[in-house]
Amino acid sequence: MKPRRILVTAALPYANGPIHIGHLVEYIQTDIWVRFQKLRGHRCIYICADDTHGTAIMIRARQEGRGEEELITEMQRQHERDFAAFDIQFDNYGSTHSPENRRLCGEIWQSLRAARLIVEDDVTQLYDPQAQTFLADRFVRGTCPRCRSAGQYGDNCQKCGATYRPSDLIDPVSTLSGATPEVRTARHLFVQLNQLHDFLVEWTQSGRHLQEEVANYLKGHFLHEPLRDWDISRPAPYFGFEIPDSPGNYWYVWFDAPIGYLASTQQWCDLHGERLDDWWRSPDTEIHHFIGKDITYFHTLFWPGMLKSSGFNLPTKVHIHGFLTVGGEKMSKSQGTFVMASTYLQHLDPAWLRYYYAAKLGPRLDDLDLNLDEFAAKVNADLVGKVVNLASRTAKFVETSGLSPVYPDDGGLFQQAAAAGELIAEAYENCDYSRAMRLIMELADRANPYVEAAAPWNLKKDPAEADRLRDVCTVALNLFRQLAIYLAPVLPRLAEQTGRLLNDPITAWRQSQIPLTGTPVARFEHLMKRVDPKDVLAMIEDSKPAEAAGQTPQFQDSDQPLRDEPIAETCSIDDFVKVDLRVARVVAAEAVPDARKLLKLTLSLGGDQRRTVFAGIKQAYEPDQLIGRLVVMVANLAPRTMKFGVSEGMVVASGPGGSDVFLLGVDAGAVPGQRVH
RNA sequence: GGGCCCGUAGCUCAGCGGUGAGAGCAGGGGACUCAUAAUCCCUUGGUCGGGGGUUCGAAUCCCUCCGGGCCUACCA
Repeated sequence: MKPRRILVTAALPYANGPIHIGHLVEYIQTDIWVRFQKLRGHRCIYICADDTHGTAIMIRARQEGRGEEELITEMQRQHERDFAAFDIQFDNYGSTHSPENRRLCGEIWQSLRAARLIVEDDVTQLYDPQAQTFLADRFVRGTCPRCRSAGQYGDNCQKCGATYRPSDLIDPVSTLSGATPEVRTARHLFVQLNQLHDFLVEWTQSGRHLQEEVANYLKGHFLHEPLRDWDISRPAPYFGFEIPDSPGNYWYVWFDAPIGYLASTQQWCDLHGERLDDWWRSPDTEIHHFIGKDITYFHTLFWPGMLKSSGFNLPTKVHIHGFLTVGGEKMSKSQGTFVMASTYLQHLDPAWLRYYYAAKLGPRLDDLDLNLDEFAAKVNADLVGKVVNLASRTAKFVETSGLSPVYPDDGGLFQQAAAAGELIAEAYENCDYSRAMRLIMELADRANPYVEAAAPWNLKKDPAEADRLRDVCTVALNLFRQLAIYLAPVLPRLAEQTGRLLNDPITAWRQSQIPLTGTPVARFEHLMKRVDPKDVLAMIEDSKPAEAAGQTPQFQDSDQPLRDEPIAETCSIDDFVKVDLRVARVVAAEAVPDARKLLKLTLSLGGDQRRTVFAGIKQAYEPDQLIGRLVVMVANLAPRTMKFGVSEGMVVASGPGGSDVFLLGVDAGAVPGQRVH
């Protein structure tokens, strides 16, 4: 087979936070693929970098009272340390804040200019006069202009789903400084991506560059209509690169981030005497991006557009994976499932996570669930019980004799496992690691009965059986070594240890096809510890916020809600009494069939006073559990006609929305109709 | 409302038109004692979500319904 030339990237982690186990899904997935390709004898390089620019970094550096460069340098050190500890081996790990990146951004920019893709337009945005910066949507909070719920982000309302511009918000507040933002207009630069519409349809819908469901998604959601212009500049101050021909404007972080792939490759080329064009402008190179589904849009539309316009290779394939859940739920800080890589390392072996992820990862975008019980069971049963056990039960019998000079008859076991190699390789190639792991474990399941039947511990007792003993162990250790080779992309350390044990380093997939004979066998050392569920629990405890883990109950409530939604401007008592809050009893409640969030409530204010209210609490409450209970409603709110009928008020509740909505109740004794003062 | 995916043994999943539906784990019984309470043998367990259709033949293809997930839209 002709060696392929393959360049692989994983998404660039943002320099605003440490690596956690959710990130690791991607870097491990990618690392396995790269190691597999290398083992198969292909030229393959794994390129990554820190993503360092943008408002968030600038703000954080300011808050911490230091320069951005200091911040990103430290974060990068942490990232690289964590990756290395998980055996994620990059060929080059760069930074988007590098001279190489600045140069390449300029080059691509010129290409976009030359292709007449860049236009200018005024953008009206909110500006924080105190922080002296324009505010991205998520840095503004205010009252939704449609449903009047407070504390909504600048682009859409969590409560009613309305979309609007940040300047439409009522009483907007900057989350950076708490100041009231001003409306300001600035000149922005845009890429007219729609000029590449035909190309993008062609590229996304053909050639298997994308998983099928991704291609369908793009077709249905973006490509069926003209693509909007992409705003790729930000006015100063902004931490990033200033646009050379547009002083005072900076490239938006999502412009320079993917170019970081090129820049990091450039660094690698400079270190290894290679040419960038051999990797990014050559029909002989494959480019594979691994990303999470959240950034699909950037990598499948903008990025190919940028590459196309500037004459670089297009991605051969963009491999997209889902998110990590833990125990079937989103990672949660309070539950201790938001586990940092560094916390994991304090308690558990990185090999375990690599194997578990591999056993769960398929070629699709499905979310991957880390179930902690399954994690321990699987690692212990598969790796320790089956695989490593093969070596630990036989190696010491041949410490003095070494492996037999001729590979003995094993009833075809080695040949069968060798033959399975191509299937396993195909599964790796297709990112179907769960299938690969299954196939490998099937082999392991056949190897242990062989040892059982041959009973080397009995042979050992009879000196006349010395040759037979050595043969049996030679078979067992060869079957073990085959597994170690097949698992090498996932478990590089096990492969190394196996190489040392049998005095023949594992460097190539094809070593799985020929039995190893005649080598000395080193003194056996433990290859892998079992998972102790206690350690898993300790890791979870360690991941809980300090206040949650404390023994004495302290009321250390998080400051997050206030940060999300700062306290509104002072109002007078007169303002307050304008709002007539009343206790009301829910006398009927039903789901609105066509609405995802709405329940239709009939509220009684006592007597025969009834109000119909549509409340966005469907995801949080069952209609049945509401009937009869007392709630607090805004009784003098102007009626509003909705698609499903007229809403004659609103019930008050706290929480960010969705299933996290908490209705206000009243203590016992209150009756419907009473005003809340 | 639209798109995609998934519903197969208690759990995780394989099988995706053709011998009586499988594996691992868990459960039950036995064996062994070399090995990290590992291993080996036997075994319990399933209307393959429901219903219709195509076919000589369907878990496997088509339709429909139910349930779950992810994404997206609308409505407030």
